[in-house]
Amino acid sequence: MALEHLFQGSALNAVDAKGRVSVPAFLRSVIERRGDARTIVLAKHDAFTCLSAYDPAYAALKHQKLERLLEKQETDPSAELDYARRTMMAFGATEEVPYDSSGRVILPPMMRRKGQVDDLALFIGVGETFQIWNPKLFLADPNVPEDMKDIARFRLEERGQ
Amino acid sequence: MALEHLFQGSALNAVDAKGRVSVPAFLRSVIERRGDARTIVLAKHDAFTCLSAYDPAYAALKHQKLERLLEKQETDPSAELDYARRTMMAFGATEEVPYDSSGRVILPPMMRRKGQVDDLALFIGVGETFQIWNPKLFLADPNVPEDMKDIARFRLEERGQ
DNA sequence: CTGTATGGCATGAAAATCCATTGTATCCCG
DNA sequence: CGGGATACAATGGATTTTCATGCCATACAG
Repeated sequence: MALEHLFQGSALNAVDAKGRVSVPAFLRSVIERRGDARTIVLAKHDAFTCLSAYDPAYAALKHQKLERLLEKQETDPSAELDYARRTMMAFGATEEVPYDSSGRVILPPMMRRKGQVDDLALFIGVGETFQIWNPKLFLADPNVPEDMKDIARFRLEERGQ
Repeated sequence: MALEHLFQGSALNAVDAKGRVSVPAFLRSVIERRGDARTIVLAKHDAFTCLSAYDPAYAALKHQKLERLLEKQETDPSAELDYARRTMMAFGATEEVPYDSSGRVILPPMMRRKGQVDDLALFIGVGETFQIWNPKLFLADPNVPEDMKDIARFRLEERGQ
């Protein structure tokens, strides 16, 4: 059930004019230890103005989770509809993108818009998945803990921005 | 559930110009008995001005705890946000660093600043995790027991500092 | 052709690896 | 019990490798 390898850490990378961005090596290594894929799956995050990303192996796990959730609320008549909506979002509203030999992906324009990612991409590992943020929105979001914002500020400073 | 091998003891090691520091051998041996990793995970300590460190196996344990917590209160909409914040702190605010054959890690600049670690690193085993302190801050912290400070003073003296 | 996508290559910085030296605790044999 | 030998730990320095990213070459479409 639980995944052995977890995403953790943070990084701030540039998005070039073509919408390409390097997926940090420490995240790629987790992807490749979980399976043999060299692709990431992108989705709009449920709660935040950012993108949620993971490897194909996790997508299967997510499906199982939704199944279990449905079983738990079996008696509730609205559960069925809830399940239908969740699965639609979980699989329909995603895009899978490969990364090349140097670890770069092309952020699909739709996702880029959904996550409002501009010319800088802040990567945050959160265990089973990782997030991709516009650092400006990250700093402005009241739901993001202040300690996390400190990290974002450090990453920006480190880069001289 | 509980980890069998515990971190204990103390040591004072030098941090060189490149930010490298030896992880004491007695702590490394615990890490390697818990799993086969040769890396440590670093995070800012919740309460103290120091770093909290542990092995990847403990990080996985931490993750399972959060998962169970979420499943228990799945129906609550605010639980989702709470979970997101917790995982962000637990994984995003950390850095995983490997140690080489001679047992050294490089302290990432961000962590070095968060823990205010200068050219000396005081390691304190505290069971499931261990802490990394700037010895000066350790001695100045009113929340640290006097008996512990004696140990730090001894380590400093031992080193002629 | 010309503008646009996509893969491969080059570069500079940072980090992992290797080797060498020193210091310290331990062991063994006299 | 003492003293030298030995093994391991910590640390300094140098070298090799990896990473992020800019740049260019090729392909492909309008």
